[in-house]
Amino acid sequence: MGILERKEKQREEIRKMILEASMQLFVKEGFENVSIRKIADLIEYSPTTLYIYFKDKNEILFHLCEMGFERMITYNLALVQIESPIDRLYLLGENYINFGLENPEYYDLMFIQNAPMKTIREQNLGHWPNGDIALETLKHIIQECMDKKLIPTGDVATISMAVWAVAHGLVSLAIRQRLERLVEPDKVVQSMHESIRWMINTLKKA
Amino acid sequence: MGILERKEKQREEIRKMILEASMQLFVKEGFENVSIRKIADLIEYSPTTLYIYFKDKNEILFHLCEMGFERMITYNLALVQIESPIDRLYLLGENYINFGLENPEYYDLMFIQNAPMKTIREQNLGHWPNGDIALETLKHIIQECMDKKLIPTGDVATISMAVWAVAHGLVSLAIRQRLERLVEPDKVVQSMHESIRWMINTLKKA
DNA sequence: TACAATATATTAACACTGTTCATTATATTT
DNA sequence: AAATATAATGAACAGTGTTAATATATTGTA
Repeated sequence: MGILERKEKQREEIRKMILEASMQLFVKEGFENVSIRKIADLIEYSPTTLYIYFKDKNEILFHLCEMGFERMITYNLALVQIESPIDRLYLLGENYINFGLENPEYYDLMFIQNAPMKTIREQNLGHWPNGDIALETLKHIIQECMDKKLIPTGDVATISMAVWAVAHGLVSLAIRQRLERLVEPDKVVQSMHESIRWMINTLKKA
Repeated sequence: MGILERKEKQREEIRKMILEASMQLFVKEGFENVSIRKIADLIEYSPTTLYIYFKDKNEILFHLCEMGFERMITYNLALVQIESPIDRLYLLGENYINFGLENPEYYDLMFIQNAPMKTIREQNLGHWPNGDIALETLKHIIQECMDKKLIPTGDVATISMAVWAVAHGLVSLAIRQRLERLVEPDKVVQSMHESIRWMINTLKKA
C-alpha cells in the first residue's frame, strides 16, 4: 500500500503548507487579518481548496492555537532545572505573563477566542491536546507545593484555578487595554509582575 | 434658540432609538449578530443613516458597553448597606462573577472586546465613563480594608489589580469555555466562587 | 489498454459584513 | 418663492466564510 501512504503524505504536506501560510499571515498581520482568501493567495490555491483539507476556518485557527502552545513551551524550558516547586511556580507565572505580552495574538487564540474550543466540541476531539498538557503542568506544580508543605493544603483544582485566573486576568486585561485604566500605562508591566509575585507570596504565607 | 434645542432633542431621540434597537438585538441574538443593517432594519431606517448619528459601529458598541455597566450597578445595590469593607469585598466578588455568568454578552463588551476602548482612544474621550467609576469603587474598598487593618498594607493599585485579575480571569475563562478543562463542567461555577473566596481569605490572613 | 470510480481543484455564486459617496428628499431660513 | 442647510437614501466598494456544480487528474478494475 505504498501509494496510499504517499497520497497521505502529500495530503499532509498541503495541510502543512496551509497552516504555515496561515501562521505567516497571523504573526505578520494579526489574527483579524487571517482570511481564507489571503491564505489561498499565499499558497497560490483557490480558496475552496482549503475546505478539502480543513473543515472550516475554525479548524485552521485551532491548529494555530496549538502552535501557540508549542511556542509557549519554549518559554518554560528552564523550568525543569528548578527543584523547588514554589520557585518553579514563580517562574511559571513570570513566563506566562511574558509570553502573553510578547505574543498577544497567540495568547488571544489560546485563551480568549472561541474558535479553537468550537473545533474541539464540534469534532468531539474530547480533549484540548496542548492546552490540557499545560494545565496538568500547573496542577502538578501546585500538588508538589502542597506535598512539600510549601503552601497550605487544599483542593488542587480550586487553587490552580485561582492562580491561573490571576495570571490570565492580568494578561488578558493588559492586552485588551484595560489595565492602563487602573495604573499608569508605563507601569502596567511592572505592576503585573508585582501582582503575580504578591499572589504567590500570600499563597505561601497563608 | 428654541428651534436648535428641539433639533438637538430630535437628534438625541433617534440616537436613543438606534441604541435601543442595538441593545434589543444584542441581548436577543448576541454580540456577533449585531450588524448595522439589522439595526437599521429594526428601526426602519437605511443603514447609511446610522452614520449620521454615530461615527461607526465601534461607537455604538461603546454605548452598549456603558449600558452594561449600568446593568452591573443593579447587582451591587446591596453593597452600600454593608459596613465592613472586607465583607463588601466578598460580596463585590460574588456579584462580579454572577454578573459575568448571567450576562456574558455584556461582560464580553465591557472587559474583553477591543471596540469600546478603540472609541475611547480614537475620539480621545480621555476616560472610560462607567468603567473608571467601577475601578474607583474597587480601589476605594481595598483602601478602606487597609485603613481598618483588615488586610496588609500595600500598594492599593497593585492589590486591586490582583483582585480584579482573579475575578476577571475566572469569568473570562469560564465564558470562553476554558475552565471546564480544569474542573468538571458542573462544578465550574462552584469552584469559581470558592476561588474568589479563597483569594480574599488568603488576602485577609496574609 | 479502456472504462468507471475516486480524489482533487476550480469557478461562480450566495448571503453576509462595515463603510463611503453622490444623489435625492425634506425642512428651514432668507 | 428661492436659496440654503439638513437628513435620508440607493448604489457601490471591498471584503468575509462557505457551498454547489463542474472540470481535471489520478487511481482501481474489467
